[in-house]
Amino acid sequence: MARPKSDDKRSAILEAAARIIAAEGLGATTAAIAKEAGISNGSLFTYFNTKTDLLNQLYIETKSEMAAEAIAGIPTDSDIRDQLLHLWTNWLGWSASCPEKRRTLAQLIVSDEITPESREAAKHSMTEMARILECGRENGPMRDVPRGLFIAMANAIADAAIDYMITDPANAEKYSMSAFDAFWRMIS
Amino acid sequence: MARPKSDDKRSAILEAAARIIAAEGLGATTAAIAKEAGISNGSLFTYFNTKTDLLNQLYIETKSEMAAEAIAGIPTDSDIRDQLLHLWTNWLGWSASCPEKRRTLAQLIVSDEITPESREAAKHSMTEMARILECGRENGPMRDVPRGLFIAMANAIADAAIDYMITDPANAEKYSMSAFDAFWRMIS
Amino acid sequence: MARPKSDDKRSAILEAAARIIAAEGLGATTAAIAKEAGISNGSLFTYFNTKTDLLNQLYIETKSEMAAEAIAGIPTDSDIRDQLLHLWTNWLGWSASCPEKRRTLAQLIVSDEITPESREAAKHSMTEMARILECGRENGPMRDVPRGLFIAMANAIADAAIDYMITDPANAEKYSMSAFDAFWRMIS
Amino acid sequence: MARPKSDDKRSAILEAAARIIAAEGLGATTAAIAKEAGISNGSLFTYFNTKTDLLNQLYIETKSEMAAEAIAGIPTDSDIRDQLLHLWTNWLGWSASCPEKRRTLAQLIVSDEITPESREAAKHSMTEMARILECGRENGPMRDVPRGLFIAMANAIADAAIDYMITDPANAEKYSMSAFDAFWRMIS
DNA sequence: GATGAATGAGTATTCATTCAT
DNA sequence: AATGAATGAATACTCATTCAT
Repeated sequence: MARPKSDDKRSAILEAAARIIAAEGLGATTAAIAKEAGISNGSLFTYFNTKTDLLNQLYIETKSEMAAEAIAGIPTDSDIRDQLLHLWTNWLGWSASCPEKRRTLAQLIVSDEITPESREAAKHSMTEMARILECGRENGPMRDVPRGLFIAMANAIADAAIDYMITDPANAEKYSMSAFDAFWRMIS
Repeated sequence: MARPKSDDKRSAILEAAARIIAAEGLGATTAAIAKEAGISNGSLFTYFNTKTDLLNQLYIETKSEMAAEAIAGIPTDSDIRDQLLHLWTNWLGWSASCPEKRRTLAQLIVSDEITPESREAAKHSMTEMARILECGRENGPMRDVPRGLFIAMANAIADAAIDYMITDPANAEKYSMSAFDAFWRMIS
Repeated sequence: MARPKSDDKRSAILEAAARIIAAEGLGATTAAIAKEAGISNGSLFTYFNTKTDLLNQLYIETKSEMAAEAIAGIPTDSDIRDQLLHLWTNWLGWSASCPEKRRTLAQLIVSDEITPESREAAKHSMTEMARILECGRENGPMRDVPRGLFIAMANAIADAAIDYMITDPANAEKYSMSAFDAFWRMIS
Repeated sequence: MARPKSDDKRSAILEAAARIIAAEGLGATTAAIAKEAGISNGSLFTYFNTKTDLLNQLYIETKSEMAAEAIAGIPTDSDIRDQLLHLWTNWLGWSASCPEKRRTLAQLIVSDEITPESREAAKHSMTEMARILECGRENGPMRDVPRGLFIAMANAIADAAIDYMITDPANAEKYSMSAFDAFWRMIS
C-alpha cells in the first residue's frame, strides 16, 4: 500500500528525523529517530522502506514546506518589488524560525543519499517561487544570466542572511532587510 | 631517526581523502582512503590520530589553500575594482579547477566532525582575502552590514557561480564574470 | 512485547563463554563465543553490553553456582567435622566435574577486567559457605588468624587438590580426602 | 646468536614487562613495555623473538629468582623445622617485597601463552626448594600424598598469606608466621 | 500494525612484527 | 645494533533491516 494508515505517524517520524539529524548529523541512527518519534525500532520501516528513502522524503517535504511558506499571501497586484519583498520576508522568516529543518536541509543538500529524482521533485515544488523571483530580473542587468544560476545566487544570499538571523535573532529583521536591499541592487 | 615521517605521505593521504570523500561522502572508509593514498591501512593512523582528526586537517588545509590561491598576484596598486576582480577570478578559477576539493569542502562545512577550533583556524587563513573584500564595501551601501554577513554573501554568490562553472566548463569565464558583475552591483 | 529476551539464551552465552575461554584464554573473541552459543555475532550484545560486562557476569555467576553446590545438603545436625567434610566433598566434587568453569574462573580471578564490585558480589554469594568454614576454626589454633586469610588458605588447599582430581580422575576421591585431612589437621 | 650483546638491556626489558603487566595485565603492549624499558619499539625484538617468548622467559626467570631467594642461607645443620621456617620466611618475604613480580606471575601461571616446556623449566629451578619442603613430610601424615600435590598445597598456603602481607604490610610478619604454623600443623 | 530481538555485514582502530634508514 | 615508520591481520561493537510474536 502506498500510504500506510497513520499519516500522523509518518509526519512524526519526519519531524523527529529533522530534529535528530540537526543535532547528530546524517549519521543519526534510525533507532534514535524512531525513539524521538515515540515509536518502535521496527515501525519506522513500515513507513519508510529504507533510511535513504526516509532521507529523500525528508528532503523533498522540507523543501516543499519552505516553498509553500514563501509564497503564502503574495500580493499579486502590487508592483514586483513589493512582491519580492513579501516573498523574501516569508522565506527568511520561516527558515529562521526552523533552524533544525534548515540545518538538516543543509546536510541533505550535499549528501550522496539524495537522488537526482528527489532534487528534481524539490525543484518542481519551488516553481511558483522561482517564477516570482524571475519576474524581478527579466528587464534588469541579470536578464542574460542562466535562470538556475540566478536562482542559486538568490538562494545563496538568503542563506547567508538566515544564518545571521538564527545566530542573532534580536536583529533578524535588520539582516533580512539588508540582504533584500543587496539582492535588489544586484538585480536592478 | 629511522625512516622519518614523510610530508609527502601526509599530503598524499589528504589528497586521497579529498578524492574519495568527493566520490563517496563523509562515510568513506579509512581503508579506502589509505588504499587510494597507496599506503597500508594502519599507516594512515601514524599521520592522523583519528578519522575526525584527518577530516579537520583536511578542512583547514583545503580552506587555506583556497585562500592562498585567491590572493596570489593581487595588483595592490590598482583600483579596488581591479583588485576585487583579480581576487574573484583567482578564487573561482581555482575552485572550479578542483571540483573534488570543493565538493569535499561542502560536506565538511556542514559536518559535526569539524570542531569550532578548526573553523576558527580556517577563518584566520582567510584574513587577507577578507581584508581585500572589505575594501570593496567600506564606502558603499553595505557599509553598515556586519562584516561576517557581507563575507558570507560574497562567498555564497561565488559558490553559486562555481557550481555552474564546474557543470558547464565551456562557459566558465562567462559565469564568473556575471557573478562578479552582480557582486559589484551589490556593493556599489 | 515481541520475542522477549530469553534467559536460556543468556545462559547459553555464559556457558559458551566458559567453554571457549577455558580453551583460548581471555583473549577469546566475542565472535567465537557467539558462535559456540549458536547465536549471531551481534546478539551477544543484546544480552551483555560489552565483553567486560560478560566477563564480570560470568565471574559472579560461576562463583555463585560453586557456592550453591558446595552447601547443598549440608547435615546441619551433625558435628562440625561431618559438616565440613560434606562441604568439602561437594565443593571439590563440583569443581572437578567442571574443569572448564574452573579454568575460566582461574583466569577471571587474576584479570583486571573484573571490577571490585563484582568481586564483592561474589563474596556475598559465598557467605553461607564461609560461615560453615568459620565454625571449624572458632575454637582451634587458627582462631586468631584473620577470617579472610583463613578462607583463602582453605581455598588454596582445595584448589591444589582440585587440580590433581582433574588431572587424575581415577584417584579423585583419594586426593579430595587427603586434602581434607590436611585441612582438618591445620585447623584442629 | 643466543644471547645478544647487552644483558643489561635484556634484564631491563624483563623488569619493565613485570611492572607493566602487573599494572595492565597480559594485554600490555610490547610498545608499552619497550617504552618502560627505555628502548625503542623495535629493539625489544632483538632481545626476544616474540611477545610469547618474552612472556615465557619472564615466567621462568621470575620463578627462578623466587626459588633462589627462598633457599638463600638455609641452615642445613639445623633441624627440619628450622630449615623450613627459614625457607618459608625467605620465600614469603621476597614475594611480599615484589608485588609486581608476584602479580605478573599470577597472570602468567594461568595463561595459555606459557608452554609446558617453560613450566617444566621452572620446576627444575625449584628442585632444591622442593627437596627441602619434602623433608618436612617424609615421616609425617602426608607421606603418602603425591609429591606434586603436597608442593602445590604448600604453595597455595604461602600464596594466600602473601596476599595478606602485601595488603597489610604492617602485620606481614604475623601473617607469615600464622601461615607457617598452619603449614607445620598440616605436615606433622 | 506494532514491537523489539535477531541478524551479520561493516568499520575505526590497535598492535605484534618487519624493515628501511 | 638501534630506531620508529610501515604493515595488515585482527576484533569489539554498531546499525539498517528483517521477522517472530
